[in-house]
Amino acid sequence: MAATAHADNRSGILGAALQLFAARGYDAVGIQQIVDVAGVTKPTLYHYFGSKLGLLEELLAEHFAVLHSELERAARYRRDLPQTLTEIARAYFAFALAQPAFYRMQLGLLFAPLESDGLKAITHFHERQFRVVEEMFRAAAADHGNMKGRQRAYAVTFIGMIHNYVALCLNGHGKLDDKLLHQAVRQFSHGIYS
Amino acid sequence: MAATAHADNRSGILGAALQLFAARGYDAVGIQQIVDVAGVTKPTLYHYFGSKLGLLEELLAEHFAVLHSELERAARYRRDLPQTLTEIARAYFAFALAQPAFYRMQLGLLFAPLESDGLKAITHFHERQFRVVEEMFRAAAADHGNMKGRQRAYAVTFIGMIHNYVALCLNGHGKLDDKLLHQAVRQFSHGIYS
DNA sequence: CAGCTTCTATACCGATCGGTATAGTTGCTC
DNA sequence: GAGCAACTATACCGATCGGTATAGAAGCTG
Repeated sequence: MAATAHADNRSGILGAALQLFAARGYDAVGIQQIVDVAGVTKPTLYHYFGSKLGLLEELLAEHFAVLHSELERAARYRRDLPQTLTEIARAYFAFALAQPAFYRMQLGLLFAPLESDGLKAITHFHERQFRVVEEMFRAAAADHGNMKGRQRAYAVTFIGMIHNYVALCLNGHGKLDDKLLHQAVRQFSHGIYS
Repeated sequence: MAATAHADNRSGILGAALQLFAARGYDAVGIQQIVDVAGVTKPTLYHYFGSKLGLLEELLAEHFAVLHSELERAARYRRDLPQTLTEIARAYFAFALAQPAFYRMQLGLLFAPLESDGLKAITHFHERQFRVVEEMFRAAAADHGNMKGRQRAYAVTFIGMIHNYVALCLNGHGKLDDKLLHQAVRQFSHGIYS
């Protein structure tokens, strides 16, 4: 049956690529390894994705679509900044728990070298996350006059802190639970003296 | 002259490798490219460094030695936590300004995939930085009773935040000056409502 | 000059790189 | 059954991968 085989092979390739990219990195993984793990051959991969980079882009697009929709829901400001921050962090934590391999992979791409294919492919997605959170801070600034002009810095710092916590937990130093969630938000909001 | 040629070739290879690793990533750079840029041939590189990974390790060791000595000086706690935090951040900022290419490279290795050679090579250096800063927080805890048991989290978060700011500036979004320095320390200490 | 160590170049190794030309095979439509 | 689009395997491409065997300069010591 072609339809089933189609879906199986396509998603099988995506799954194998995700697992390998997360474990060893985009550049360090060869096409041959991916198709071996997926149980197909190279022409099949090239039929669906056109190139190695195309495969990566498709992988990013499909997974980030989920995160972005959750993030936009969480980042709707309802005049309660601590609550909204908690929701945003919760969206990231939940995503990391649901897709740990993908989260690890995109973390690796976050600080990837400037001229690397990986960074070029992922920049747009990260930029979009920054904009969503920045927009939330802009809306919140109406209620918190003292954060004028720093919305961008806040967005970047907050997301960066979340990535930090998630990275720690992905490496076994901690657990992504509600306790850590509130600790992160409290530290971001009131600093270490709170 | 052998002595001069020795030093020239060795450091020339290190410089070429740093530039290329920072620009394209460890895995994406070939030995041939490195020796081409350095103006030598492969046996010369293998004479000095033994392998590609050995070259990376030597590069890390030489540069981190500088950062670590500065960091240990900055992290000596003198019963003034804001001042000490500022000193630590200043050490990182100064290092990033002096060695932007290296800083970019080690950032890329920070979140590198678990099984990548790069991460294995750099983990020990990052761990050492965490320990130094954690130790400082432990000493400071005597004066700040409310941060019991969170010294490790503080160290990781603080260094993570610094890396975040440096990464931003390395990508052109901001300037690593004293203004940013104090903003970072204030945000870490008192949160966004300060 | 002999002998030794240190360093460097030519030329090469097998393996793997990303990617593809060709030839089906399959299932659907008419 | 004919024709067609979608899909997949065999076998191959030139280029590059990390690494090395061999040989020869260069300088230093006796």
